[in-house]
Amino acid sequence: MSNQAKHDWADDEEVDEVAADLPPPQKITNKDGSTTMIEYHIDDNGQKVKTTRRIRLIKHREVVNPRVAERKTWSKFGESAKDGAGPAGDTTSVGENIIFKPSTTWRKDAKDESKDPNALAMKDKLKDKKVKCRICNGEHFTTRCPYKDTMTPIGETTGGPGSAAGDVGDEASAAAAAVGTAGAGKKGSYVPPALRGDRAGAGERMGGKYGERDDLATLRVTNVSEMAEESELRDMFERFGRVTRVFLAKDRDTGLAKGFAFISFADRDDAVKACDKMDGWGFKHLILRVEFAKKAA
DNA sequence: CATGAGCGC
Repeated sequence: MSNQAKHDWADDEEVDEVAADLPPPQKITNKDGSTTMIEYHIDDNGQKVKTTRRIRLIKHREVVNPRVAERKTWSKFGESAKDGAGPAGDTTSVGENIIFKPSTTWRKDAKDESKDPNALAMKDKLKDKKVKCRICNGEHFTTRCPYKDTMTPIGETTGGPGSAAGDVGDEASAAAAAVGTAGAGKKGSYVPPALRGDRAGAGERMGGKYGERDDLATLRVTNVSEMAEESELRDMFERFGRVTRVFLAKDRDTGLAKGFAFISFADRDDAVKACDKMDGWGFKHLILRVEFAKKAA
C-alpha cells in the first residue's frame, strides 16, 4: 500500500449533478415481505434508465418432510433407550441418498472399452449378428442410438420431401449428416424440433406466449401433497401408458409443491384409463383428484 | 382452492 491509499473510494462523489430531473427512488414493500426498489439514473449515453429490483428475504429454514421430522422425535428403546437424539455412530450407519444420474459421456466410455479385447470380441459378435441401428446404421440397437431423439429412422418419412437413401455407413458420417445443412428432408437426417413428433407440418400453428400445447391427452391432478415430486407422479401414471410430460407446480421460494400437476400422455386412450383409475387415488395422505385439463388461461 | 417456465431478442 502506498500513500495513495489515503484516498478513500467511499468519498468519491461524482453522483447526481443531474439527479434533479429524475424521479426520486421508490421503495415498495410487497405483501409477501419482499421489497421492490425503483431507481432512476442517466447512463453513459445520457439516456434516462429506470431500474426495478425485487429483493426477497431468504428464509433460512430447512424444508423437511414432516413425516421424517416426526420420526426424529420418537424415543429410543431397548439397549439404546438411554442414548441421546439422533443416530449413534457405533450402532447406526446412515444411508446416503443415492441419485441415479445417467452419464452424458457414455459414448466416450464405450470408445475406451474398444481397447479391451473382450469388448472387441463383443463388437465382432455384434457384427456377425448384424445388429444395425435403423437410425444411423451404427452397430447398436435403434433404441440405444445417440441420435434417437433428434433423428428419424432411415426409411421413415419425416413429412419432408424424400430423396434417395444416403449411404450412411457409420456413426461418424451420420453425425456429419446431422450437423450438415444439405440433407434437410433426407431420410435419417436431422429433424428440427418443430417437425418432430406425430403432428405433420404443425410449424405454422404455433402461437401464444409459451407456444401451443396439445392438451388433448393431459390430465390435471389436484389435491397433490406439498411433498410430492414429479418423479413420483410419473411413476404412478406411467403404468397406464407413455407419459410425455409431468409438470408439478411448485412454489418458487420454498420449492414445495403448490398442490396441482399436469400429466400428459402420448396416447389419449391411456389418459382416459389413468384418469379413471387415478381419480380418488390416495397419495401421501391425500386423495387425488384427476380430470382432463382444460385449455390454459 | 388450484389450469403450467423462463430465457432474452
